[in-house]
Amino acid sequence: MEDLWEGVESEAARRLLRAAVELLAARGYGGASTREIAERAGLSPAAMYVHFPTKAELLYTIIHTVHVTAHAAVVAGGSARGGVRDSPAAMVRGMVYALAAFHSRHQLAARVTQNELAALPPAQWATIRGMRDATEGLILAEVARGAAGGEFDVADLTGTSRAIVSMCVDVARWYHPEGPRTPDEVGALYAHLAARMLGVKP
Amino acid sequence: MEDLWEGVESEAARRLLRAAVELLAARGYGGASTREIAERAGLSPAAMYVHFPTKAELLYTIIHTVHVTAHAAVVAGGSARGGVRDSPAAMVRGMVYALAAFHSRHQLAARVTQNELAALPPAQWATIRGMRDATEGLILAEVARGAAGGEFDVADLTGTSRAIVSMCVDVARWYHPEGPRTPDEVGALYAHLAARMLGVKP
DNA sequence: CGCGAAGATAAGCGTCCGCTTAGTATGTAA
DNA sequence: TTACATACTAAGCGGACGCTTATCTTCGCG
Repeated sequence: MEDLWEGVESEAARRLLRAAVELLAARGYGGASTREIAERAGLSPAAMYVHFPTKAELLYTIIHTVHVTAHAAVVAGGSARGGVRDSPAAMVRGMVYALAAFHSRHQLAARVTQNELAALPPAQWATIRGMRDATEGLILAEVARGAAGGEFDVADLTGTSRAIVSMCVDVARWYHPEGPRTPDEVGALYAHLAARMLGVKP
Repeated sequence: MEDLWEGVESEAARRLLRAAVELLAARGYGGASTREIAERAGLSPAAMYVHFPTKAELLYTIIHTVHVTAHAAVVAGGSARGGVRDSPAAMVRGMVYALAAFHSRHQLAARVTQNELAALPPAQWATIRGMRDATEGLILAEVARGAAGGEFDVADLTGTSRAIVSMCVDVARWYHPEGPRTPDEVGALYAHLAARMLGVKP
């Protein structure tokens, strides 16, 4: 969670991924050259191809890792901590906290991911879309459970869930680590706002 | 409001702008070539330079127009319609409705705008940032007025305003015109959600 | 008709791109 | 020692890029 790339075996590959995230965030996929990425990673232009078969695969590694890690964070944020099964309100608060904090903590990688999603080839896009639907589905399920049980007051289940997830994801677009808020503070604020949006009853 | 480019004098320039929005949304600034943009506009590769001095100026025209139009929409959405001065709740609802509907209606142009903002040269970025601050400031001012008057229940004024604006802007990332919601429906839902986030009292 | 301005084009310049190739250094293990 | 694999580099190929130039067409207007 602390370092997105700690699971990557090769040190050079990790440096390439970190360099790629910074350059893709600054210039976009088409604007960041493989030469520049390799140079920032301290390698010759050709060395990237030892670790990634194409520039597109380097991007996909970033996008896939971001989605895997974000989904795991939401699952962890929504796991029952107190009793046998937490209330829908507690579950949603925990998941929204985790999703917003993730997009603060990993804002550059998440921003690259959102910006370049549309350029994925169909097969890869299908995989990623499945992971996105799964993550949003975790939250939608709790929203539906809370609405069915009368703990929430929600007229538009899918629209409200979508808005909550969208709000969390968009943190990556404006969040700046030198700004006034820590990722945990953003998570706490957004958990509160999501509860408000759902009309959580006292 | 219906057509973003109706204020552009030349028909060929309008076609170039429309082609550019579609291609930049699909491939990003670095991935969409001037040849491709010109071809989609029904012109030769060199004809773009009759209407725009550089590819970067073409992009800036899009980004600037989107910001001008969005700001005007928020101003119109927040103008008093009933009495002498509307309540903060009515103002915020009207402005959020307008901002969310705008980002649904012009989702492609707005998405290009958000994605490529980081690539603007400093002088242009300063201009655009001023317009963004102004638009967010319109909403923040009403949030502060409502909180001061006791009509809202808001602990974090800037954080909550930022979240509301962010949520509206992010509509451009996921909205699809063939989807189940019209821009007006998105606006209505988001106005309701913003009121909830602000703890509007009955 | 005569003429200049505006809009558009075909051709192409120099540069940078993703990626390949051929070859080098290093480590491991039979 | 030989053999092989991995990580890396210098050099460069073919092509696409943004943009320019020289040229042509069109058209309003005296």
